[in-house]
This record gives sequence, C-alpha cells and structure tokens, in this order.
Amino acid sequence: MSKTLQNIKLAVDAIVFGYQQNELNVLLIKQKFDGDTDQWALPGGLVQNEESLTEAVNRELLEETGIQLQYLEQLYTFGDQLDRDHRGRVVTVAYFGIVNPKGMEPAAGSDADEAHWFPISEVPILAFDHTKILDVALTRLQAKLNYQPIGFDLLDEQFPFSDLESLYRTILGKEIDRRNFRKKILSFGILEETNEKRKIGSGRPATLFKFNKNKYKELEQEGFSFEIKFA
Amino acid sequence: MSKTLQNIKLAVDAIVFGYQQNELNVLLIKQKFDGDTDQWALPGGLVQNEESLTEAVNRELLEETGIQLQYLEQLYTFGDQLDRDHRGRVVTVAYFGIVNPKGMEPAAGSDADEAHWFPISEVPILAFDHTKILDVALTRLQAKLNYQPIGFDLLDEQFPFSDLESLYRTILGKEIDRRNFRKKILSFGILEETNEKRKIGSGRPATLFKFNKNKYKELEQEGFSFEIKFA
DNA sequence: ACAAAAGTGTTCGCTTTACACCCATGT
DNA sequence: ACATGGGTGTAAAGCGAACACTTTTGT
Repeated sequence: MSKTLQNIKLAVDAIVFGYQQNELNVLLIKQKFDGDTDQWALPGGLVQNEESLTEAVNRELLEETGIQLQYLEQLYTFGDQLDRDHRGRVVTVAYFGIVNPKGMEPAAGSDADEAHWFPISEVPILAFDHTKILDVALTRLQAKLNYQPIGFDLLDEQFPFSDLESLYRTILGKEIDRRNFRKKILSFGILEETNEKRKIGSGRPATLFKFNKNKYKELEQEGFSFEIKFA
Repeated sequence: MSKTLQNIKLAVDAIVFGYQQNELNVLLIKQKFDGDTDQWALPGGLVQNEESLTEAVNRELLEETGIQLQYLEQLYTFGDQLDRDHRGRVVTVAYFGIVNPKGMEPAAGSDADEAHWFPISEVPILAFDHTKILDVALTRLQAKLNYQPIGFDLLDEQFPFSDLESLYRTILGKEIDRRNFRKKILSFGILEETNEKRKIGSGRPATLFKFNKNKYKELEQEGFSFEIKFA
C-alpha cells in the first residue's frame, strides 16, 4: 500500500432556515469568484486547522452573513461526488439550523458580496451541489417537524395559534385540521397562554401563546416525546 | 483572511453489526502500530484522493476484514475533537452496516493483524474515540429497528419467528409480547411463510418465514411505513 | 407423561380522525 | 349587517396493551 499524500479539502456549509410572512426561507450568499460569474450558494467554507467543525460552521456563517445561531445540527457529509467543487476535491460537512429571522437581517461580510433570505420557492440555481444539499436539509426539516418542537424556534416568542398552524401547513405542504392540531399541541402542556391578544385588521383577536422550554425539557426527561402525525 | 494551508486528514470508519447466537456483535480489527501497544479499533482508514467516501469505506472494510457489504449508511462525521487521533488532526466519516455473519468470517488483511466479531457486551476499550462512535451507532441501530425492517438483514434468509423476536429483545434490551409482536409484523404483509419447518431438539417445529423485499419496496412506494412501537 | 418451544383471540382503553357552528372584532 | 379570522366538542374507528391456554414435537 503505497501512500500518496492525501489532497482533499474539508469544508463546512450551513443551511439556515427562517420563517417569514408564511413562507419558509433559506439564507444564501452571493459567492464572489475571481473571473467567474457570480452565483448564489450556501454560506460555508474551508475548515481551519485548529478549529472544530462546529466552530468552523459558526465562524463561516458569522463572517459571511453576520448571523449567529445557538444551535446547528449536523446534517450529512457530502463527499461522494468527486467533482462537486471545480477548485479541486472538497468534502463538505453540512449543518442545518433554524431561526426566527426577525431582527436577523444578514450583513454581508468579507467572503460574500451579499447575503439574503430567499423563499424556498424562489431559490435560484446554486453553486456546486448546493441545490442537492438544500434538498436533503428540507427533507430533514420536514421530518423533524413531526417529532421535535422546532416550530417554535421559527416563530416569535409569543405567537397566535394560527401562526403555528400555518407554519406546519407551509413547511409540510399539506392541509391540517385546525381543531385536532390545536388539541394535540395543547395536550402536550408545553405552551403557556399569555394574557395578550393579537389583533390584525378584522376578525376576533387571537390569544398569544409562548413555548415553555423548561417544561418541555422536564417532560422530555420523563420520557415524554413530542410527536405529531398526519395521515 | 490569510489562508494557511489546510492540514486535516479525512478518514472513514465502518461499524458493522452482526447477530449471532442471540447476541449482537460488532466487527473490530486489531490495529498494528509501530512501537505502540496494539489496540482494537473499528475498521477504517484514510480516504484516497480519487475515491468517493462510500468507495473508501468499502475498500477499507474489504482490506482489513475481507468482508463486503451491499449497503453502508452514513452515520455521523466526527471532527469536533481535535486530538481524537494522536497522529495529527483527523476527521472521520463513520458509516454503519448490518449483516448476517453466517459465512462472513473475517479474514485479516494487510492493515490489520486480526479482525474479529465481538459481542457488544465484550467490546474492549477501543482506539481513538471509537468507543464513542460505536455508542452512537448502537443508538442509531436501536432507533432504526423500530421504523425500518433491518432485522431481516441480520437473520438467515429463512428464519423462525422466534429468531426475529429474540433479535428485537436482544438489541432493544427489553421484553416484548410474543403475540402482539407476531400479529404486528405479520400484518405488514412483508413476510412469506415457507413450507419448511425448523426443529431444534424438543419443542414444536417452527414454521420458517422469509422476508419479501420486493413486496416491502412496493408497499413503501404506496406510502406504507414499517413501524413498531413498544411502550 | 413430561418438558420444551410454537402457535393462537379477545377485551379494554386510548388515540386519531372526521366534521360544522358560534364568537369577537373591524368596516 | 357582513366579512374576517378565532375558538370549540363529539362520535366512530382504529390501534396498542394486556393477558393464558393449546399444539406439536423430543425424551
């Protein structure tokens, strides 16, 4: 076994989802290439020698978009397509995160010309294999919605029930029964009713709820599991 | 942004589970280090420049143990612990697979002194962070058992129902109700009853079943999902 | 005849589903 | 008064959980 020197670069990419105006959005940057046409891409870049993968992805995200997240989850490592990056062989570890984009306006950094939220339905063709990566992330997001209370991270701290409903409807792309949905979620006991109401134009004002994270963690420890099924 | 040359090595590791004599086993190799004490480790090694990750892990597995699998699934990429390998910074992509060890006796290759099946309960302390990796893989295996028909890959082509029962009991580490389990599995319609029976010593001979993979794929396409719950 | 393993149904409670009308506010 | 979105209950069906005796073989 003669060993030639390994010449593989290791990168990280971040898929950050946000939810705004009844639409699922994803954070993209405009890549500046020397002498190449600009293209939109997921934020990300090469891992540095002395940083962990988690550090790398958080750093890249901050540098390129100005956004910081509390939590990014490892999604998948893409390294089977040898020519996925024309600059040489690059294996990338993709992370995904979700955030309420309110007050999270991206500020372009040094690596990127621009950083923007794109509604999922309007995502342009992406650089490298990022379209595929986004697709994998989206599938994971949809799956997680059913067994983890991630919906709350995408909403404001206080939200009317209808926001949660339409979030599920939007991301899963199916209709859900309002009554059954509300009953189910409330039965978990992880939502707190506030005294505030939201009025928007006409219609009855909605009671605002907030997610009780401590209660959720407590229940989780007792073996409770968040789970929503839709036929 | 001054770029220093990236000096990170990329490796793959394989966690291969087998089921034998009512015990879950895992495939390990004895690592030969020059001037270092021998240690048991997961099969794996550095990715070569011109091969995909999947190719790499299959190649390493074949070289080190003589075993070939049809399917290895990506588990997780371990790269947050900078000193996980004392030979320098190594990020490893772990894959896991399951196999019926019958007729899969490991043959040690050039990289490894020996390769052996170890019952999970008797796994020694492993090299690097392989103990942790194995732990992650085990958790995943237990989870998958409940929503994918992987149990059948661990058994002989034809098996009595009791084998499947004890496989679940062993891997999940809990008791299961024989009647309910059988009812549930049979209700999926993915098992075929054969005309053969197995007798072992005393006791009523057991009808042998076989897994109908085509039927399963068909049903899956129609939206059917294999799912077993135990309280 | 006894020991050993395989095979088999029913009942109860809970969860899921389907479904339609009234309430509070703005215009 | 009407339009708009919020809020609510019940019945039927399906699923999961609990549970014990009979059958077939070897010794």
